[in-house]
Amino acid sequence: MDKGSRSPAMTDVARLAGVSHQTVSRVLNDHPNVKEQTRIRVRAAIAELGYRPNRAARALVTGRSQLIGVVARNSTLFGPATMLSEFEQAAADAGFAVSVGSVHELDRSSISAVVDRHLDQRVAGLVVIANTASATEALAEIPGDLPVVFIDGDPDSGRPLVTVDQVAGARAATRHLLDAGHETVWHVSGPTDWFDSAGRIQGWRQTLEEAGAEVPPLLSADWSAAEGYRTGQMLARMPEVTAIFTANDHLALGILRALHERGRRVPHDVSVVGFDDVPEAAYFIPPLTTVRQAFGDVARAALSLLLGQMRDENGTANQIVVPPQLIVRESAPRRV
Amino acid sequence: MDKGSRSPAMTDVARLAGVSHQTVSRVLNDHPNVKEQTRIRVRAAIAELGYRPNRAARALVTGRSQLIGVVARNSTLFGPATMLSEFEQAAADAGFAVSVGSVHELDRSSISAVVDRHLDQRVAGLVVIANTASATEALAEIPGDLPVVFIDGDPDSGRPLVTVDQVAGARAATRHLLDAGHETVWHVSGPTDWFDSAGRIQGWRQTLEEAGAEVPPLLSADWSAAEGYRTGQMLARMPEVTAIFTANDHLALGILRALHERGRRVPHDVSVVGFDDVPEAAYFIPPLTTVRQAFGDVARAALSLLLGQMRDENGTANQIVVPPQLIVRESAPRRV
DNA sequence: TTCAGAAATGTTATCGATAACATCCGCTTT
DNA sequence: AAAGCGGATGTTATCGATAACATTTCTGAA
Repeated sequence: MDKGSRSPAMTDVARLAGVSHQTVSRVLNDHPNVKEQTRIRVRAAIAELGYRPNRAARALVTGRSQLIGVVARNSTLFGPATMLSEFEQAAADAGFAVSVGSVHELDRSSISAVVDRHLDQRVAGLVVIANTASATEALAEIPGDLPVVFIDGDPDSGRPLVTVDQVAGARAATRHLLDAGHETVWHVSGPTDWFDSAGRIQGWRQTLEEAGAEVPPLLSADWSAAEGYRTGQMLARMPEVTAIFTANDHLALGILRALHERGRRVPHDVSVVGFDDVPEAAYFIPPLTTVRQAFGDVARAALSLLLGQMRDENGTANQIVVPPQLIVRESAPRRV
Repeated sequence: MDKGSRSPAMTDVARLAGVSHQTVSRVLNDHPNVKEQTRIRVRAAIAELGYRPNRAARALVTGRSQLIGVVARNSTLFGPATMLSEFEQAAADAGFAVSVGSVHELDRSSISAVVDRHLDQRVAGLVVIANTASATEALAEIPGDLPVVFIDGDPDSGRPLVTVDQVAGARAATRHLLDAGHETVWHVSGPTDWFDSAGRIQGWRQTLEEAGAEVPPLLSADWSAAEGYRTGQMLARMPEVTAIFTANDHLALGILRALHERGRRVPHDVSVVGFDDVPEAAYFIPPLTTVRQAFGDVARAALSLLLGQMRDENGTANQIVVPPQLIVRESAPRRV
């Protein structure tokens, strides 16, 4: 309440409660051997002084902070941005602050630099949104004793990982289009070095093969509406293309526009399915059928894996896969 | 290089260089009174050991960390997300880490909680993305000696502030539509308690009044495509509506779809101008004329104000206004 | 009643940096 | 040649917490 003076330290609390600072520390850290009555007295003193522990001091002596570092590609893409936001929220609820470290590219030296910065800050754990193979490689240097969780990383790395089941999502999308009567499905993928892209390609291809459908050539792009548009201009000229599955909603937006310009009606002539379910997807022309990823669930799962590692030393490398959900709208209805 | 052992401390460097740890500290902090030769010797020792200072220890003794706290609404909206990402990048270049603190609502108690968390971490400064009036009010509790910069906050608060010139952006958009021959311009605003919204409303209204045009009733919405769509359904039924200026691109997207459904052609029957220039705006149907905000410039300006405050105590409350830019595309061409 | 052992609490050392002050050295100045 | 001075460096105290060990107090069994 009193602004002017310096914020109270543990010894101030101790003096007021008539105990030693060590006892205050024990109360703060929920040590068992403190008499209930003392505990109450100390808590009262803490409340009265408005005391809050100095994290820097704690970090110095324990070598660990209440800070979780996040390594992410510098990006305003819907997926990563949402993931970061959700993770921060979950971490805050658990009493952790989150320090972001963006990188332009997920190459070795950029990642090293960011990881170093996080180690400087003595982060208690690290979350790596490692959506490309190059990122996974670059992480050899993370000290073994630092808890780390990967999001969208390499499933075969054996490290703790949380990911959306991209293969299942792609299968659902492809299956949906086949079931609607299309002979085959074209796929516009994201950059092929992203794990997300790879999983979606795999699910798409598998589903076509299992159905005995012809597998058209793979078209790959970046994640932008611009490339979706360019690719769409080509696809729009090919009358045999009646169903397109794109690796994200922005690509789909570009494709919708290209189809529209060429006079190919969606879904009458061509059906389109996206991926992500960005909030605007329901307002595309026409509303987009897409695959929703539960980013919030992913973020919370990642946090719980991380906290688990911080508690037990024997962090069994756990992997969590979150299922996606197909959202059917007009761009690809059940039946054309 | 040697992973196994604990990371070296200042005394290790001192021993290797044959000086005292204080001299090492002086070299690290660029103090003037160190002989060049000694400086070189110490730098060599630092490099050899791969020494990097312990931020926690430094924070403890100085009471300040190399950490900048950001308070933002928990949001994946394009503006705030981009701003955060850009700011983090700029801060990293200046050697600062960024700790995010999201809040669901910018009300007093949520903000207090986040600010408290940041104070716990002994942040060196605070950036508040305070786009509503309620946020500004809630910030009384920030200690006066802590450097703070507001982004998109209250221009009349007198506190250091960086903002995009919303009024100018709205004027350019409205002017553009009037110049194209429209008798008046309708406006779909964002939530009226956002400063951004208020500035855009003001610019729109001023421009109409100056041109002697009738000012239609203000339509206000949230920032979503969903509400844009609902509002658009109404506007599409009114034949006198020929020009619409929306407070962001997602609203415009919803409106485009509503117009499309009602058979009103854009731009032939109705012209539409958005705000933000999200990357997909160029691929809407039709491509969207909009107002681009230079978020990167805003972020860098905010950082430099903050660093300025950290250096001099006499932080003159400076305000920086970044101009926006009209991007003309098909949804509202120069001439219909 | 006494004593062992556990529970409760206190004392002192420590983490790794910066701040404040002390010292040493070489040079100018008189 | 002695005093004075400032540049270069070293010594010691300090920030605020936890760890390790020491001590006191309580409890229950012999």
